[in-house]
Amino acid sequence: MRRDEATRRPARKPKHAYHHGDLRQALVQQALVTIQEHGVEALTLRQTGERLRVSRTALYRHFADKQALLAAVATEGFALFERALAEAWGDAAVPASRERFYRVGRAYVDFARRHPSHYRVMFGRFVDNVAADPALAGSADRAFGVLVTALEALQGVGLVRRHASPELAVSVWACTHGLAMLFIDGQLSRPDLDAEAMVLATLDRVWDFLTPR
Amino acid sequence: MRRDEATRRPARKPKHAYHHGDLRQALVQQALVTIQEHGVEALTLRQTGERLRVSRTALYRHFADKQALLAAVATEGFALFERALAEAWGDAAVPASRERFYRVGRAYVDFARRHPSHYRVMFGRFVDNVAADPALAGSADRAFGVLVTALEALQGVGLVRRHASPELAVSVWACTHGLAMLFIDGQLSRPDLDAEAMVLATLDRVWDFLTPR
DNA sequence: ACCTGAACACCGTTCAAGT
DNA sequence: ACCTGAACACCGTTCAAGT
Repeated sequence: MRRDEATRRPARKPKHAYHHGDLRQALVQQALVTIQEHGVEALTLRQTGERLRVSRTALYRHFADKQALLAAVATEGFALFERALAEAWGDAAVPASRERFYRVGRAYVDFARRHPSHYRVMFGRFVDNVAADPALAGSADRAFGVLVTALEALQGVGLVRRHASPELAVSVWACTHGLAMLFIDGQLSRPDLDAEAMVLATLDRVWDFLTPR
Repeated sequence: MRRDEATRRPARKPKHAYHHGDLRQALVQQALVTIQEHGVEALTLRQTGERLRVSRTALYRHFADKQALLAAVATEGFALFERALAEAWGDAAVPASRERFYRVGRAYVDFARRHPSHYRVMFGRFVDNVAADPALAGSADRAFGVLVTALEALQGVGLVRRHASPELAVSVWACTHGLAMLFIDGQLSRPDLDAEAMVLATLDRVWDFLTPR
């Protein structure tokens, strides 16, 4: 279905119309949709442009290359992640509690399950040099900041032991991340598995990690 | 650097020599080397053939497509995985013990760290329809069989509680898998993190999971 | 059976050129 | 500034043809 150069151009589609509004944001959204529908490996810059009725190379005005587009997707993902975690943790004025911690843990896994494309781009090997992209590094730091804040508040009320080693923190992250990955890789979608129970079982273990002994 | 058709062909390289020996196995090995050096996304069939001094399409005599080649890499990975786990668990005649379980856990994470390319292909989204490839499904089942055998032996001597729910087993897997993934994604290579301590901290938690209460 | 080159329909990226 | 098409050096895969 190629443009016929003999055709009268339709009134509403002037030949050299620039893209309406924020092309950059439109590209990020379109990329995300493609990833959601067909996976990261199916993402092509040419198709992304085409779907937005824009030339194949228009994208390079906004992104250095494909990596940079993926980095933008990841950055947006971390922003959403931060909001989801912060919402789950709730008001800083409310006293920290085990229940609030569980809400954050649940929100972590829920985010991965509801935004698998974002999560995969955020934590997969698709974005290589996180350090090289300040926007990406910043959004990732802010998201993890919510977790740090929550843990510090729990330490403040004595529910989480102080001086937790970084190795312990990594173990906590590993359990949550691993569960999230198994979920979005479809390896837990067997009828005999209760998703809620798996999340709870894991969070119970994570809580034990953190509790003073 | 293209072949010059005017050049005398070297004596040791007859024009239509077939590939020496097992081309299929050579392709799998070459693919693995490329993945190790430059990642899965850098794997191309054309280059793989070229490096083996074989035409671009010779590969299709042995594999239906790129997926099938990756499936073969994964299959080989599961075979190595099985051997590593079985070796760590050791002789079936020796009574099951917490120490032997820890050896298996360590072997799991060690395998991922020492064969990150294999592990990524085995558990990443690169191999889509595991069920469609009987060889792959079989090798995966045999590898997990070692874990099942170990757990049953531990149940036999009363160290692991019986009737452990599948959700519990998933939590155990999630923690180990998550730690492995964080390792091979390079997210734990900070100087302040002690790899051994992280593995131990996680295995301690996993053991608590399994212990009767 | 196993291997080959030519061909097809794609990629990411660069570049000179247009408004 | 922002967008464009043409061009370059790549892909995976198919196919008719060779031994």
